[in-house]
Amino acid sequence: MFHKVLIAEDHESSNVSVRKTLEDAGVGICDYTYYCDDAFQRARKALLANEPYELLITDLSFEEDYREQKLKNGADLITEIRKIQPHIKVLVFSAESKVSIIDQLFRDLAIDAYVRKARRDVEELKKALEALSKGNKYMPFALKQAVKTQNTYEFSEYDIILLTQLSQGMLQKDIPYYLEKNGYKPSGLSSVEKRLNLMREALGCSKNEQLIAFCKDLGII
Amino acid sequence: MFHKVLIAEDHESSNVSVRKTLEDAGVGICDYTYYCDDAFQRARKALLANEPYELLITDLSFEEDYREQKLKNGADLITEIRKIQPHIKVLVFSAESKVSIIDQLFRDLAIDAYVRKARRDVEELKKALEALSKGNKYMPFALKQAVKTQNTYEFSEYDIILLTQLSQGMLQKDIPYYLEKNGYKPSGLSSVEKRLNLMREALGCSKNEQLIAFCKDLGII
DNA sequence: GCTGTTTTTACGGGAAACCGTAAAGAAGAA
DNA sequence: TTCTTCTTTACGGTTTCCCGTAAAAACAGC
Repeated sequence: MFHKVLIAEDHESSNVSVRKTLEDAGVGICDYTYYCDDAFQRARKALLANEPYELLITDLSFEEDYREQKLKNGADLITEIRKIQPHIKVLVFSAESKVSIIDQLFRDLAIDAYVRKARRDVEELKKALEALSKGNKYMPFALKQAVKTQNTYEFSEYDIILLTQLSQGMLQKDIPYYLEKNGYKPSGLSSVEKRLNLMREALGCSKNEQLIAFCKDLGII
Repeated sequence: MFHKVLIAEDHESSNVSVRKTLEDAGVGICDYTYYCDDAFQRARKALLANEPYELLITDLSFEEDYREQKLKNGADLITEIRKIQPHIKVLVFSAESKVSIIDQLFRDLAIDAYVRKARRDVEELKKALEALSKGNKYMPFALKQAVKTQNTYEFSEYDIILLTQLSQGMLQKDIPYYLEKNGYKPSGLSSVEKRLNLMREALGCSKNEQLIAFCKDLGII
């Protein structure tokens, strides 16, 4: 089992539970923070003192408050810590349920485990710790099989821009001007129309209103 | 302080923390369930045994799984328990942050306290318990002042229907037929257009797409 | 009954969006 | 270079939406 673990989790109630779970699992040192910036500082100091953390357990979304933070979310935190300590193991503990997003964490950030805040999360947390301490990864069941079965469309940065502008009230016919001004590549009105049509088609939406609603639900805008 | 409290919370990690908080606060009997139906049965039995719970602490959203449930969420649970035990105190512990929705809980379900899952939630939970045991209500700060200051438009049932249909891809011109078919009163196309125009005006939206995005954020569709 | 007010509907012109097709342009290979 | 292929843009016709005005209907008070 791990000897030194760092927790970054803004919800006090979740933070407490994770701590308790770690203690029950026999983790020796178990430090915790409510902010990403704090977590990063702790990791840095521990590393400088030559007593690095072996595992980071972090949430994904952190709420903003009066304290201005450089690292806004779990993904930022993971990226920064990995820069100074590439081999630290990372377990993400979050309520996020979208397979595409979780999948991205494994692919782009190379996290070692994901546990979703859900009905049996403490149990899952224990299993994940077990797996990690043996050098394995821990992936939620849904992810192992799904990934491909998902009828999901891969949104490009370009798509997000279009959707964002639309959802902010910009007229479709005015988007080309905006695109050109900001240096985005296909800026013709036809390209915009084509792209929107493609998205609607792929997601089974007949109108832009439905598309916007759908993407809001998906959380991409 | 309370002697007998019932917890309904599907996330094990949250459930554990609430329990611990209650124990620390000196609550004698503290039962917990992961499903609304289970919670209702417990409340019913306790009432029949003439040892009713004094306080219910419940989440709002419960995830569906293989166990088919009659009560789908915290609001359902509160409604049903209040039918058999009208004076039980209710504390809602949820991640919901939309003022309009929380406000509705106080108004329509007459809940006694709301604590949002957030950075200092355990602390808040303690304060809420304190307040409740003294016979007071516990309302998050934001709610006390806001409510009125909100630049919010009062959505009618009719408005919601229009927005819902739009967000599901129905063409504007087809909505009159739908309205008439379902017996909703002003069913003319002009009325639909007028109403939408009014909403856009009131909320500062220039297009339907923006309106849909806005209402998605507000959580009314 | 009648009259005035409000709500609802009908209509029509103009703007925007939708969709197909064809031309223009960019990128790559021989 | 030239040819091919793919992407992007331009254009035109049709549909839908937007918005103002006027007619029709519903409602209230007298």
